[in-house]
Amino acid sequence: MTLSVNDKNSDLLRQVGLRPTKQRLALAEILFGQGKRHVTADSLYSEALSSGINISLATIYNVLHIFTSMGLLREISIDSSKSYFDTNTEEHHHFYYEKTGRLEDFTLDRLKLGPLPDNDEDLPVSRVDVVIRLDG
Amino acid sequence: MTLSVNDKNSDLLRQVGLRPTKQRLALAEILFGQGKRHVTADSLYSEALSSGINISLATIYNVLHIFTSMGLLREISIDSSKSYFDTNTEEHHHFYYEKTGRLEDFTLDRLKLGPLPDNDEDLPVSRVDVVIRLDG
DNA sequence: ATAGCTGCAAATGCTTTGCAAGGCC
DNA sequence: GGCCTTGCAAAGCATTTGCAGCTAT
Repeated sequence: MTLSVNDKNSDLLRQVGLRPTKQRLALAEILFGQGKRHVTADSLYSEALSSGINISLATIYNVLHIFTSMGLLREISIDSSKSYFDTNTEEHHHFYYEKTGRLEDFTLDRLKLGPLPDNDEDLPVSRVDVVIRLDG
Repeated sequence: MTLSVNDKNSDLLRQVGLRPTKQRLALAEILFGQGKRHVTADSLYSEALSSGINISLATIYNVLHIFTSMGLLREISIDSSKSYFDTNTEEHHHFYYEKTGRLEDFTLDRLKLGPLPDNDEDLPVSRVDVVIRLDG
């Protein structure tokens, strides 16, 4: 029921040191209440508004960034015109449907990668992103 | 000498059906006259201005896009705040130095990829991009 | 001559910022 | 109460567009 859902998101936010405000709880519910998803600031804003939540775009950005920095979301750069945020924070890769702008995850076991090449400066790898762009 | 360089770029432009205007020739020389490179609209604009070329930012964008659509450049989305353009149009992948925003190519033989996973709709793959993000 | 290019300035789209008012502990 | 958050409006960037004037063929 509603209460336990709110409690779950409250706990989640508290665990990462964030105050469970009304807006954050509402967005957490949209983001984490269903399966894994991909949103943009704009799509999340629309979705929030149409589900009756009262929130501003500035807060959407604020929450997306703070959730990302707390490890609750992962930001993906695929289209230079906007940022995508992924609720799946595990290591994984993406299909990108160029025509529709849709993103779809695929797990690491679906694509074998050989050893990574070395870089000149021996810097540690912070992340490997594979994007398979599909013509449709 | 200068003439033969201009002729080379003229030919290149003509081959893809573009008029060799002063601005396009100048940008072609900056882009293709040295080895493979990565530019942004802004970096190319600065470079053009500081080498004494008279050109507007609108034309920079215009030329980057038309060169890209003619296959002379490849556009890369790595950072959602701006677009990179790569003079290397062969299939290859990238290191991305997060702190400096620098990009570096690596060839296909330096990273083995297993067979690509299938996508639900059996769409053809238009491109596979691998980005290794480095913490520095 | 004329279709194609260029440059300016205004417009757009996404994102960030400054700051006053409001909410959580 | 005091600090954190929110929301608004304005500002900031990168990029695109409209259009008049110029240029290559």
